[in-house]
Amino acid sequence: MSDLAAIAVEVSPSERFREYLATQGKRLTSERAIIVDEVFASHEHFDAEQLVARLVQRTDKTRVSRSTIYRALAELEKAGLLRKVARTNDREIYEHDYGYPQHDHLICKKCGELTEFQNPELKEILQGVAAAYGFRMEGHRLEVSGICANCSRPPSRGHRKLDMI
Amino acid sequence: MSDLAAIAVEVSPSERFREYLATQGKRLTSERAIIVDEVFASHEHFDAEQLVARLVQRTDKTRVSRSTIYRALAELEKAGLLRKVARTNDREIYEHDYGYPQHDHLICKKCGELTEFQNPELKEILQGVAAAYGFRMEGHRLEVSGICANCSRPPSRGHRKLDMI
DNA sequence: ATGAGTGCAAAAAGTTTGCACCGCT
DNA sequence: AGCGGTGCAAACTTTTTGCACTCAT
Repeated sequence: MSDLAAIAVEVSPSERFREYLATQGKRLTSERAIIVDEVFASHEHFDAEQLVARLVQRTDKTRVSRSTIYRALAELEKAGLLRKVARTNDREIYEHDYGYPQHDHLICKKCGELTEFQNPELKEILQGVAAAYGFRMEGHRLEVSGICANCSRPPSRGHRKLDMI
Repeated sequence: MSDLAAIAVEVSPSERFREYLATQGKRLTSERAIIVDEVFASHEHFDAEQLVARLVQRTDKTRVSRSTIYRALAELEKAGLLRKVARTNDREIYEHDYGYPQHDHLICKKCGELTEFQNPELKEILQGVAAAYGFRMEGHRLEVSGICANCSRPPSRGHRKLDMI
């Protein structure tokens, strides 16, 4: 958290995106602007389908097609603004990768909730491992699966529903 | 490799599978037997497509359909004999989860190679994290992405086998 | 004008499922 | 007989792509 100051002076996601696109000879169109805006409107994890849903709610003059959304997500990923964190129900889950510290996730097998956590030792260990294999580490994806506190709580006889075959 | 002795005394994968199936009121059919056999014939990572390919090579009297293979993979996973380790080229990658120690992977972005590694500290850290969140950890999936030693070497002659694992 | 960008519909690709038939138990 | 199991083909899901048109520079 000590580098929040540095983060604070970063440019806005859409500005950052515009810069990236420029390096690729591309432009920040109104469709793309709407998408970045919506994507960074909340810090929640999301998948393409949810983003589509959020976008149709909007009352912008421009409506964006599904194709454009997928294409934009790919660009945002290349631009380093988004990253895929997991895959749930056959859908790729995205999260902001701009202005936020690196972290990993606890994924509840029951309710599907994603909880972020940070652990600096982790990165060190991975760097050590990578070095040992002459591997140039660029990133990682760690999902710890299990049952979240909420879901494992009340096993108080009879309240547990053991459905889900 | 140091605990091969311990592994040796465990029952065979197919026996283990039979036991699991029994608890589900199901049977180890000849098709399933062939599949488990082939799956455990080598310790390499594989995806459904590759397994199908290996199975058509076999000269068994029985031929198994793709559907049955997919259904068997799902059962093997539930039985705890297999687990999904990653997803490459839109395909789910499986590996043995029976008789082998827990480990994680380095995944090369260029050639797709999966390298296994083991690090005991990792589990400790994760247990600590989980405990802090009241999360009941059951497992984890860690993929370290980057460029493998082979691919980062000179451009002389890089790896090129995106389709094989 | 020129090339990037978009929407639409169709295509892909991997995996799942409905269904009729088969074969244990 | 009663079910679980299988093969086949059709269905599905998410994501990608071909194409013709539009638009900013």
